[in-house]
Amino acid sequence: MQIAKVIVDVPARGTDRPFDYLIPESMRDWVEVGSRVGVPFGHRTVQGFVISLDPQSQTETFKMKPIQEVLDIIPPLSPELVELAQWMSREYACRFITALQVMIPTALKGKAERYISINHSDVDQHEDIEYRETLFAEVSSVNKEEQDIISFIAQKSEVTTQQLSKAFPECAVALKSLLKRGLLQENQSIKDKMQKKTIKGVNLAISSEAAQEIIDQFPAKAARQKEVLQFIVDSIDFLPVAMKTIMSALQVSSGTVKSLVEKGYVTLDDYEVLRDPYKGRHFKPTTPLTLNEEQRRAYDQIMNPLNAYKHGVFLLHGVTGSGKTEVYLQSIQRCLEQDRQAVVLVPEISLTPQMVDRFKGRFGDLVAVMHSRLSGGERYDEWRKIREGKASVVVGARSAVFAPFSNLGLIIMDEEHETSYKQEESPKYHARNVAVRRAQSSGAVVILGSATPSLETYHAAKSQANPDFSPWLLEMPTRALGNKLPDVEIVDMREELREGNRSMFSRSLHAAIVSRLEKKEQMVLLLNRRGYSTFVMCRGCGYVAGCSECDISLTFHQKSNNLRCHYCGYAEPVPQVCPECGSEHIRYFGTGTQRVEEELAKLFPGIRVIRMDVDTTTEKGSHEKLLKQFGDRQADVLLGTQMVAKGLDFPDVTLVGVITADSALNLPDFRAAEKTFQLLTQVAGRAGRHHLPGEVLIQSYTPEHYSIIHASGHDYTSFVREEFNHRRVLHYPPYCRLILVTMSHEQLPLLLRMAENMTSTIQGKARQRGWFGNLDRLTPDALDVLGPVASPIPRIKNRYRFQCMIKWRGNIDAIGLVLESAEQIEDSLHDKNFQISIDIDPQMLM
DNA sequence: AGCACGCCGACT
DNA sequence: GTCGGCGTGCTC
Repeated sequence: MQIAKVIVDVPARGTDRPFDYLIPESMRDWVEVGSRVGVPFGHRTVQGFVISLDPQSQTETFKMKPIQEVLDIIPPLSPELVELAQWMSREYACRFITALQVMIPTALKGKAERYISINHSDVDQHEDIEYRETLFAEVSSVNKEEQDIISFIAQKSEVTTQQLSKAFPECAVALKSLLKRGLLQENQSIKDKMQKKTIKGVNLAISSEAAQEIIDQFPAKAARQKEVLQFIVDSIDFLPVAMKTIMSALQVSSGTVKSLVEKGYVTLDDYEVLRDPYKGRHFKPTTPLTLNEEQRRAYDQIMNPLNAYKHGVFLLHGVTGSGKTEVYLQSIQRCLEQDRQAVVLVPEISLTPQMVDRFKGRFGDLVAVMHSRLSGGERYDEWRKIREGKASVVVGARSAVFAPFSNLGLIIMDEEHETSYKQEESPKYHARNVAVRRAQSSGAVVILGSATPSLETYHAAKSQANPDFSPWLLEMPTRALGNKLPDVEIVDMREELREGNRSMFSRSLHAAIVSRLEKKEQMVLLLNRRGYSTFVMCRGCGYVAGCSECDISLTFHQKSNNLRCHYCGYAEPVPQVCPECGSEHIRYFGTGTQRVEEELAKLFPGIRVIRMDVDTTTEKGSHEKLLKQFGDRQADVLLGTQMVAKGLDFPDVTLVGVITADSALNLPDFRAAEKTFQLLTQVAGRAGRHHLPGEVLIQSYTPEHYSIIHASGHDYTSFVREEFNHRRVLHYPPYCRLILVTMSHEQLPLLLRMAENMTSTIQGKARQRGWFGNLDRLTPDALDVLGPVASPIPRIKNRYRFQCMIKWRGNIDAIGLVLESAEQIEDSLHDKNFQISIDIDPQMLM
């Protein structure tokens, strides 16, 4: 006898542990580690995941209930993924169930549906159903309303509570009474959100010889049916044939086919089909290119552990255009030859059609694609393609790291420095760490690729100090096509202002744009507005439209012509006059892309601009469409935010202009310089990738800043050397790790007290364990608590927010300590309104 | 998270 | 006397 340990889908602290269930004999072959099951839990049925099968040990069976149903034929998770989820729950201080849940498509997040049926246990000795119902009603002395309900249910044998309340709006009392008296019974079952997509398919019900005979003797008046049957017999190798195919090929209606069904010659059934988001698209097949010497050297190194089926981590540091993708492609090729599968992670923002094309072009239908723009159903189907072995390569954003491959050989993470690899909701995991951990346990190779590696990864590679994360550094310092990196000019905007140029375009950029227009070459203009948004301000009194629930200014959206709160979704129309002083001098602030677009139109009449930002790319496929238009030379300028900086490759782009390089530099974020350097380097890499030489113009108000200087010199090494020094002195990653604890409550004074309490609890525990201390001291183990302070957004949805930051280093369980402190505080006060959120290694500090 | 159990105020 | 308010505690 075995019992199943199940994690139930109830995300609360008290329930976030395994519960034991009996496995009914009939399910013995279906219940595995990773199975999704429906189990009775308290007074209802919930979904859960089997995390282990244990021999039945003690006498603890007295209250053990059996598993009610197994929800999938193939378990959605593997033992390997279950183990990974458990690791995540510790590493990211999240619930086990939350980690499990993030691994499967939301389509499989089933909820219990209640069914009402007649409880026949007392009277079921009678065969005749109708007689049974009458007897049943008499025996139980039911009233008229109750009798109506009973017959309604008897007709359908089983109804959902929703159906019932629709038919009998006021049935609650009667229903309760019937249930109480045991005349009706309630069953629950887990129902998936997503339906599998099916099509009608026709198959032969008899042998093709028999069918041919029938065709030969078919009555002449049923000529259409004869045609259809002949068509089906002719398609014998492709059965079942889709109903649609028959209808369009022979111009018949479905009735014709149905008469054949009635005669018993053919069958008509629903067949499951996979939705293919890339259906009907053709991918130009590509063949492996010859690797140059740098690429070859990197490839050979990667092959060492890969060919030995051993785990290994590489940091592939290659300048923009050095041909990293070709190294990825050929490594995947090798991995597939070993009959293993590969995951390619790309930042959401660069999951462009161009990117997908390259992988589909090389590996065709073996490639599954996963990103947030797919519909729930599409994502579910791509996921099933992977689980059922129909795909061997997945190209996807962050969550693709959980792709249900059974024999994973390679995980590639392109642009490994991108912050979008960190999930901002629970589980707040970083796909890089998860990838490394998953590869460790499955003996796979990880390639982290970037032109501007994150300081954490680069430091780990250089120092080789962390036994769990010591990437091997592979350098590719030159461009694959032999062309040199573009010349970069920094323009001092203060100088421009002194010379009387108050436009957003410097004289150099202006001249450069004019020359491209004359030469009919294309340009990319980048507006780095991280941390900025267009807000509405009154010039008369300085009033700024803000959200009443959150302490943040409302963002102007041109498309819907309203003001929206970024955090809670509140929207209001744009005021015509100032609500404070009545002045009409109300206007939009912040250098939005729309304003640049207007300015371009004014300065360069006839210029064709494609604007790419959150406003123009919300619709499905719009991103793709805009890029295609630009690629087809329907515009001179591609203007946009970060999203124009990543991974695009257009041969005719010879000018890249950065309108304001330093708008992100002054943000209160210790990574500001790193982010600026990375963005400038990335966008500069868009210019002159092919035969035409490229030019880059960076406009800045702080041109002497080291991130701007080194970006203009394409000098990663000098930049990191300088940045490492800053981080070391100020005690920031990679020289320590961070934990951000954010607390929130509706009442400010209460929150303040709790926040103080939290800080001192953490400090106290650290002191007890001998860890507490200033990081300046040279001890290997140290933990310091900063704060509490108000969060950068001090109020969201009418809840005040305070935070404290923990800095720690060494071989100590700081995460456990913080979690323990949070639980202690939660226990000490029974206030559900008090919320604590823990973010391990936060990326967003604002 | 739900849902029931349980112990104190305003109604037929 | 009961209906019902939401505090508290449990779920294999």
